[in-house]
Amino acid sequence: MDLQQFFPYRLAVLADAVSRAIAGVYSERYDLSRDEWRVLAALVGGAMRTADVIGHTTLDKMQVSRAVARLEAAGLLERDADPDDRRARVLRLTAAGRALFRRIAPLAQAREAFLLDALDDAERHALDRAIDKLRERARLLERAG
Amino acid sequence: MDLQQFFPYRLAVLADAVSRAIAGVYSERYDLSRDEWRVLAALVGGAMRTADVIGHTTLDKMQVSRAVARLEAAGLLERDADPDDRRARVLRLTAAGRALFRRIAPLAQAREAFLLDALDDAERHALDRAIDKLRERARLLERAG
DNA sequence: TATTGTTATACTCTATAACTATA
DNA sequence: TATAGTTATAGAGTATAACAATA
Repeated sequence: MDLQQFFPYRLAVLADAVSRAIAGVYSERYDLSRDEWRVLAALVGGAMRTADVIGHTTLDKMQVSRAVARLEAAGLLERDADPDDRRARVLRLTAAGRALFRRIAPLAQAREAFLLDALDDAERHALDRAIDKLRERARLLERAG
Repeated sequence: MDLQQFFPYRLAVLADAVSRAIAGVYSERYDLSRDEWRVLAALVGGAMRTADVIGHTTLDKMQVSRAVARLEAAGLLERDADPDDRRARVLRLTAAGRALFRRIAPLAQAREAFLLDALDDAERHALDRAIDKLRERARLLERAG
C-alpha cells in the first residue's frame, strides 16, 4: 500500500492545501477563523436562527456559539431573541459584517476560480458529481464506525 | 455566494467525512492517531530516516517526532542511529508494527474501494487528474499568502 | 555555522457534558 | 420532560522557537 496513491490521503492533503489557500484571504488580514468565516457566509443571505446556521454549515452548536460570540464582540453580528421561541436566537449580520463579507467574498471567489481554471469542463463536472457521491458513501462508512 | 456551492467548502466537508471514515478503522480499535497511521504506512515499505518520512507524508518534523515516540513506546517501531550521519535516525517497523499494519491496511483499502465504487471510470480518472492539478494551484495560492 | 531531530511552551480546536431558560 | 443555546473543562492537535548533538 502506497500512501501517496491512497485516495483518502490524497484528498486530505488537497483539502488542507485548498483550505489554507482560502484561509489566506480571511485569517491574517481580517482575523477570522474558519468557523467565523462560515457563519458570516451562512448569514449574508439573511438572518437565521442558530439551529439553521448549524444546518447550513456542518458546524455544531458549540462551534456556532463561539464563532457568534466572537463575531458579536467584533461588531459584525447581532443576536436577537426569536419572538416565536424565546429559547432561540435570531442571528443577523450588522452593516459592518455585511461590508466585511463583501470585501472578502470576491477574493475567496477569485481563488476558487483560479483553482477550478486548472480543470477542463469534463473534469469539473466529474469532480462535482464525485464530491456528492463520495460524501454520501463516506456518511455510510462513518455510521458503521 | 452560497456556501453549499462553494468548491473549497464542499471539498473540506468531503475530506473531513472521508478522513473520519478511514480513521474509523485505526483510531478506536487500535488507538492510533492519523499521524501515527501515516508514519506506519510510510515505513511499511522499508526503513527510512525521519527526514524521508517528512518528505513522504506532509507531516513536519515535530509531528513525526511525536508520532514516532508513541509508536516506539507501543513497541511498533525502532529508532537506530544512522551510521552515515549520526544526527539522523533510521526508523524501522518492528514485527509487531508490520503485523498491525497488515491488520489495518485491508480494512482501510476496503473502505477506499467502497468509496470509489460510487464513481464510474471516467469520474474516477477525472477526479484523479483533478486532485493533482488542484493541489498544484493550491500550492501557488498558499505561497501568495 | 548549518542541519537533524527533540523538547518546551503557549495556543487553538475538539468532544463531552453540565447548565440556563424556555417549551 | 425535552429543546435551544451557553458555559465549563479536559484532551488533542498546532505553531514557534529554543535546544543538544553532530556535520
